[in-house]
Amino acid sequence: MSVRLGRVQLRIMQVLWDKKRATAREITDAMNVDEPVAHSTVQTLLRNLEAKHAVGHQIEGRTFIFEALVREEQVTRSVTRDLLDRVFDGSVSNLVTYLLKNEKVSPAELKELRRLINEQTSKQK
Amino acid sequence: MSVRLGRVQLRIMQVLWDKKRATAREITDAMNVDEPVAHSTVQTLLRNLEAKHAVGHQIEGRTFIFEALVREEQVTRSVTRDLLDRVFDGSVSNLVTYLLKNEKVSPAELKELRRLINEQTSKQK
DNA sequence: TAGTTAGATTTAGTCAACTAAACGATTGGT
DNA sequence: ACCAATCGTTTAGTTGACTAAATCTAACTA
Repeated sequence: MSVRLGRVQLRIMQVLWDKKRATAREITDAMNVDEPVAHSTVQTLLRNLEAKHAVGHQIEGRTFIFEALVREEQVTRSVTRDLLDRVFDGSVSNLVTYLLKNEKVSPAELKELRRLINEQTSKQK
Repeated sequence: MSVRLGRVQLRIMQVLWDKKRATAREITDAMNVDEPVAHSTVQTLLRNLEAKHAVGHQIEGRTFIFEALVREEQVTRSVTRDLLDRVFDGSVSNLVTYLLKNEKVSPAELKELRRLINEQTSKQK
């Protein structure tokens, strides 16, 4: 199950992961805080997402209450793997090396990363 | 210039980055080592890539010699930024943290990363 | 109750990526 | 001189993401 999502589809999922349950209207409103999108567009995409079992709904009165059916970690994983495989030859350290060399990381973040690496190292033995 | 590439388009670019210059046939052959693709498909995509100035060609006899017009680092950057922004809230350390916690990294790689982090730290004064 | 509002559904169109067959032209070999 | 191979070009069709108006329907509101 690869869970392939488009740009706007992902934004919808992110709202659902955040709110747990939401109506189409609530999703549209949440999305419009960042970047405008027509309500009907959101509804169409919700249907598409349901068609691929990424989203489900219950009915309450005459309104659909949507919820995510795929977990965020699942999507994070597949989309990250995708980048890893396509661009960094499947190598995590290639990617991390790239990030450290080319993207800004604050001293505090570097400290945190060092901590994580140490943690990882001790775990491995 | 965002340099947006599809899956197969990226594979074509990777061949060109590797070989510097290549005919359509050479590209197709190189790609078929990994995963089959029709020669005509490659030719169509080469045209599309030329249309968006990602690729250029010179003519030699009656054959086109293609070459990349965008640099690999440019594409790596934009596609990585994309993941970073869309999924990790723009935070490099969020992404690295995710990678360290969820993807396998060998002891040797960890060591290398520690070295990189130290290097980065000293660079920052 | 008449009219507006707020749901969902239907319909429709664009665009990019991908796929690849069919075609026309040139050329290299026999 | 012919024929097969090999170019590039033309044409065409599918799919998925995205866009959103139009429409139908139920309900609430004055």
